[in-house]
Amino acid sequence: MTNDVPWLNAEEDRSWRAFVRLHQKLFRRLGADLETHSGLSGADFQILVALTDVPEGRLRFQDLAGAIDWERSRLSHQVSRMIKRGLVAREECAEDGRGAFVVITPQGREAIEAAAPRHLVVVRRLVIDALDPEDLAALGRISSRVLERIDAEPR
Amino acid sequence: MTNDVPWLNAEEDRSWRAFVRLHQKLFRRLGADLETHSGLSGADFQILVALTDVPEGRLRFQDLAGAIDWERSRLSHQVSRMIKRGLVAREECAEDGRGAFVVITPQGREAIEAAAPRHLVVVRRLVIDALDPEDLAALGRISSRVLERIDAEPR
DNA sequence: TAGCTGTAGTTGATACATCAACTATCTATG
DNA sequence: CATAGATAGTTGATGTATCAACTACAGCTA
Repeated sequence: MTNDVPWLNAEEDRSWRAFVRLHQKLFRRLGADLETHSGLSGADFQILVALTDVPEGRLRFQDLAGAIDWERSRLSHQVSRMIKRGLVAREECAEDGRGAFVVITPQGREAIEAAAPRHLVVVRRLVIDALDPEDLAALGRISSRVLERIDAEPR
Repeated sequence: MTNDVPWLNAEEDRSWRAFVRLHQKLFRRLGADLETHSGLSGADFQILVALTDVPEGRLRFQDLAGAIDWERSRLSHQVSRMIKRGLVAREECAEDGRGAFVVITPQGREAIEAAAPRHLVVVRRLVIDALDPEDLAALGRISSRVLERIDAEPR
């Protein structure tokens, strides 16, 4: 190993700090807006989107977890809270006695359908329309590249 | 469903989803790595960095909150936890009886000095060195532009 | 100087994230 | 078929984030 501490140079540091700050503020804002106007948290929203993405509105815990890249425990806790509020329901799994399905309820559908349009308006206003198409494409490319690196490291 | 909902087109959607995923995975990973190798959370790290950024290692709550863009309440809770672990201390403020300072302790300095180099290695490996300089610059530019939009909206 | 208004920071409640330990069921292998 | 090991999901503990309500002090104005 080298003795060098790999400090960032001025330009790298500027970019990195701006990005960190963006990370913090943007998703805080999006979550707060969602909560305020639709009573859904960012977590609720993610789950409901994943469920409406499949025809039945119904996924095994493991598949749902895979779709949104969450830990099992996190999903289990979150789903419990959402069941209490009637947004989703739990269904036993006939083929595998250990397994279970999460199903979106009519009330959950209503909630996501009410929340999504406004959420998209905000995403557009703050991000999509703030960037010219090349920058948006660059953001996608950059994100994918970093994600590859992350996934390449076992952890 | 109305037609005037501003859905994202395929390309926008790809970019946006990649970015959201990056947001979730990158900072989860950075936080976990920090926690594992230095016993500091991302929150601890941010506070300690802000404190070492000033000569005295000492800031009023309000200035610290401003520097890292946190709510007062969040900072208050976080500092309480850090005091318990000896990373920072609270000092009364002579000029303003309502105010207080947060000061980094020798133990806090030790912790941040131990944590920072490794943290930077990971940031470099996952992000800085994963991107060519133009993309990194683009990321900084993009971040700043979106941040401007966020700050322009009162909330 | 009494009272009003604003500011600094705290506190308690609730939701969320993460970890480790746990239960129940499945599957493979003898 | 017995059982060991793997897999699906749950649970409790702890730390973190956010909101609203609160205390205490500051500074202004009458």
